[in-house]
Amino acid sequence: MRKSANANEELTRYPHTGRFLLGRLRRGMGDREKRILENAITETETITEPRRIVHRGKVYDRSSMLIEGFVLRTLDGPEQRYGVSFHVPGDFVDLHCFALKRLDHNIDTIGSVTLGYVPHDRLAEIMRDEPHLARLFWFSTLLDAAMHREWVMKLEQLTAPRRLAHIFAEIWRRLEMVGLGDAGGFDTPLTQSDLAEMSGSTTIHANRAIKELRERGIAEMTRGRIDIPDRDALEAFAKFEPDYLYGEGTLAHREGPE
Amino acid sequence: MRKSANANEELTRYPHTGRFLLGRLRRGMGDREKRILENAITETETITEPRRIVHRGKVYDRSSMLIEGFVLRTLDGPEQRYGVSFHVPGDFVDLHCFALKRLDHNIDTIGSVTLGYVPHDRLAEIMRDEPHLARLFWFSTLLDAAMHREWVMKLEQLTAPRRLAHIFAEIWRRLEMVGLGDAGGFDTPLTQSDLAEMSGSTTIHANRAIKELRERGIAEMTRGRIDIPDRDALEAFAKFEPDYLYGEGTLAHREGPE
DNA sequence: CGCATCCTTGAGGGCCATCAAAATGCGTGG
DNA sequence: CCACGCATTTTGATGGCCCTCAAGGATGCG
Repeated sequence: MRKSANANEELTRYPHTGRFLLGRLRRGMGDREKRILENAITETETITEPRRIVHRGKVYDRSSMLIEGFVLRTLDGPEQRYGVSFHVPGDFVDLHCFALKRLDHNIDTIGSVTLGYVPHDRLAEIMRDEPHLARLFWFSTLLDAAMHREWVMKLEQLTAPRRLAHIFAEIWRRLEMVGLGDAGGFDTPLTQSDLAEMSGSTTIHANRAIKELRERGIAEMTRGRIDIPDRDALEAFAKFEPDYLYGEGTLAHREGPE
Repeated sequence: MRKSANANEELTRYPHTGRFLLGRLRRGMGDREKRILENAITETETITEPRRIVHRGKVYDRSSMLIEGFVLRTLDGPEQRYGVSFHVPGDFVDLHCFALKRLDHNIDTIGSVTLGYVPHDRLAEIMRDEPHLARLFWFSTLLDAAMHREWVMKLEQLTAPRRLAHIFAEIWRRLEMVGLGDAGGFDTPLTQSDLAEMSGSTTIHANRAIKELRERGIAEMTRGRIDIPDRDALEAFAKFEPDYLYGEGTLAHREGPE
C-alpha cells in the first residue's frame, strides 16, 4: 500500500491538487511547484446532479481540476450524446481550453463531483514563470491524447463486452494511481446507459455485454459499484496493457535511452 | 484561390515549415517566429518506401515536420496494425515526443515522404525563449487530440462506408488548409488496405464500402487518387462537420467572448 | 512473363441495432 | 406504510452490418 500512503500524504498537504499527476510525473514536482498549483485554485464547487459544466464552443476564463468524482467528455450527435473519454480525480479536465480557447467537446458530470477552478490569468502566470510546471501541464494534455489513441484502437479491435472490460480496467488503474480504488474493484456512479455511451453501444447491448462479463466471472456490476474478482482475467479479456497511461510501464519517464 | 496564393507565398519564404498551422493559427505568427521555426530544421530526408520512422517506446533526440506526403500513426495489435490517425504536410507529427519522451505509438510512412528534423535542444531553446511559439506548439498537439476525439465519435457513430467518406472528407479539407488538394479531389498513395486499417475494418469490407461510395456517386477511388464529384454529398454522407479542425469555423480563434 | 501487390466477388455466420415489452429498484408524497 | 412515478435494468425477436474463409482478376515491375 505504498501508493495509498503516498496519496494520503499528498492530499493532506495539497487537498485540492494532491492527485494531479500522482502515480506519474508528480514525483518530479517540487514542493514549491505543488504549492503554486494548490494556490492557483481560487474556488471549489460541488455538483451533485448530472450537469454539463463545459459547453462546446463556449469561452471560459478558468479551467477545472477534478477533485472528487467522475466526469465525461462528450460530443453531441444529432440524436444522441457520444462519450469520448472519462476523467478521475486529479485530472485537470479542461486545462486545454486555456490554449484552445473554445473546446471541441462538452464536459458532463456523473454523480456527485467536486471541482477546483483555476483562473486563466493564473495559468498564464504559471506558463510565464514556471517552465517546469508548464511542461507538466503540456504533458498532462498529451496524456489525454494518448488515452484517446488507445481507445481508438480498442474501438477498432474489441467487441462490446471487451470494450466494457477495458473501460473497467482503465478506470480501476487510474483510480489506483491516485490512491482510490480498492483490492476488489471500485465505486462509481456510472450507469449502464453511461457505459453504453462510453463504449459506442446501445443501452440494451451494453446490458447484454455486462451480463456476459458477469457470467464469465470477470466483473460484477451492482448499483454504484464494479466488483472484479480476478484482475488478470479482466485485463486479459480486455487486452488491457496499461503502458499508455504513462504510469510505471515501459513508456514511463526514466533515465537512459532505449 | 486566396488560400493557395497564401500557401505559395509561405512556401517560397519558408520551404520546409511554410505549411505549419497554415489555415489555422499561422496567421498569428510573426516573420521572426516563422524564421526561427524554419531555421530549427537542421536536416531533411525523403523516404520513398513505406517505413516506420518512429517506434513506440523508443527515445529520440529530434522531432519531425512532415513536409511532403502522408504518414500514419499506428498501434500494433497482436496480429495486425491499427491506424489511429494520419497526417498531411505541415503537421509537426511527433512534436509531442519532446514532452512525452517515449511515444505510445508508431509513425509509419505511406508512399513517398519528405521530413524535416528539428533537434530537441532547438525545441528546448524555443520553449524557453519564445513563449508565443511554445503556445503554438502546444496548440498543435491539442489539435491532434481534438481530431482523435472526433474520430472516436465517428467510430461509435458511423458504418464503414461513412467512416471512409469521413476520412476522405477530412483529408481533403486538411490538404486544402495547407494549399494542397484541388477542386475535384486529391492525390494520395493510400491503398484500400491502408484505409481498412485506418477505419477499423478489413480490406475486404473496405473494398465493398468503397464500391458503395462509387455506386452512390460519392467518391471514386483509382490508383493514387480520390475523386469527389460532389463535396456536399460526401460531407453529408459522412456527417462531416469540420469545426473540430479549428480552421474557419465556430471553434476557431477570433475576437470576443461567447 | 512470372511474381507481388492490390483489388474484387461470393457464401456463411457472428455481433450488434432496433422494436417491443416487462421487471426491478428507489424516492416522493399521500 | 403503501402507491405511484421514474430511472434503470432485463429479456425476446428480427434484421442489418461486418468478419472470416475462399478464390479469382487486375496491375505493375523486374
